[in-house]
Amino acid sequence: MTAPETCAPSPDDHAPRRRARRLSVDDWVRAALNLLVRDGVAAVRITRLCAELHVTKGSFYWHFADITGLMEAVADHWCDAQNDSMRALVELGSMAPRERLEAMTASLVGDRSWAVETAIREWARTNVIVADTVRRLDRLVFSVVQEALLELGFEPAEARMRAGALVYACIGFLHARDSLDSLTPDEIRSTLRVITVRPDA
Amino acid sequence: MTAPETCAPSPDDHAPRRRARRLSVDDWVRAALNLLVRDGVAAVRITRLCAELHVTKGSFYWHFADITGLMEAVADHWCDAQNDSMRALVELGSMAPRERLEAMTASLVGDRSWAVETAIREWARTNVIVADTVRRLDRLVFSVVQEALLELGFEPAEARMRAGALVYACIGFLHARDSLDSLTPDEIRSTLRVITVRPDA
DNA sequence: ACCTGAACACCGTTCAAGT
DNA sequence: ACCTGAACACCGTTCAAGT
Repeated sequence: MTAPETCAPSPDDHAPRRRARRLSVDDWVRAALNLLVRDGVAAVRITRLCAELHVTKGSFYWHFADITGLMEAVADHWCDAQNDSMRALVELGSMAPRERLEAMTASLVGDRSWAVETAIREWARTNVIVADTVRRLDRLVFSVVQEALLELGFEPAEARMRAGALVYACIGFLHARDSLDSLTPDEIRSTLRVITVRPDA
Repeated sequence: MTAPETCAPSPDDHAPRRRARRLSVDDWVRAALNLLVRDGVAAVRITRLCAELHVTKGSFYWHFADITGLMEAVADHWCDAQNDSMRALVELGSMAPRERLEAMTASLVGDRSWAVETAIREWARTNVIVADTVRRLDRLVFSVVQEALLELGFEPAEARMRAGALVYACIGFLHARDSLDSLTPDEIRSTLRVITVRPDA
């Protein structure tokens, strides 16, 4: 799915300046992801991509069968990245449970990749393949959180429920991040405390 | 923005059967909202709307200047409905705080209108007017929840933070509702308990 | 007042021809 | 191997003409 870089290390790496001819599949995927994040699913159109990459539409159709082909490549690209970060999640197992949870929420709250996340989740609403990957990711995160809460001493039922609360809160934070901009990072961390501290401890 | 019903009370109210000629603005808005919910923002196209309503495209352009005009009407329609439910929210003030919170989350979890909610929030990502209304709604819900938590005896800072957690969790639940389908309505209610019960009470 | 039908510009798609 | 350029079908938009 990913084409090898045939040319010498390009001097204009991700600058949108005058292209050095010959595009790779990855160039198209990157450009599409940019449009997706900036202006939503509806905005990633062939004409616009060609304008940004300074090529004619025939070029597009040499790399992809149609617009669905591009979108699949974008989905695959994101899935790969997602698999990587999921593997990283699982390997968090060595940390103490509370630190593990803190690391997870911190990476979510502080990450600059939240824009990609929300764009992808928007896309997932109308693309089953993407929806499936998002679902797998959400479930993995859920089970990792649940495991941590179990280690913290919560009853199974209680751990399940609190894990749900935490994961939902994080997803909600992703989507409504600028609706409730009144909340500070400190307050976000306090939220983690409320959900993960045993009332009887 | 809304046209008066000129014809006699239509016998085929919302059935997609053979149309009884003459459409109102509301008919177009309803059809657009249907498409929006079913297949996302990208799917509400003039050609498709005309096919569903059994008219030619010229008919569309008699009612609206362009596709943006339709979308504005849809946004207005949704805002009106939203204002109504916000007024209802504020009038919840007479209930005891805990019952108030329970009523709010119940209406969110049980409501069949979650499909509309998520579609609108997807749309909000690329439409500033819609985004603004969603933001106002979120903030109102936040302040109502915060007020309830204050009445329950939480410190102001604590109430702010817990209100944020609850609102985020609800929004997250809206978006990821079928990712984590493992959670039962009962478990959702338990979540409310975790966030709204004072540890020292 | 509300709609049809034909016209045109624009975007997705194809493909023969170029380097 | 990767791209151009012209062709065509389809969708958004306009408008004169119909009821």
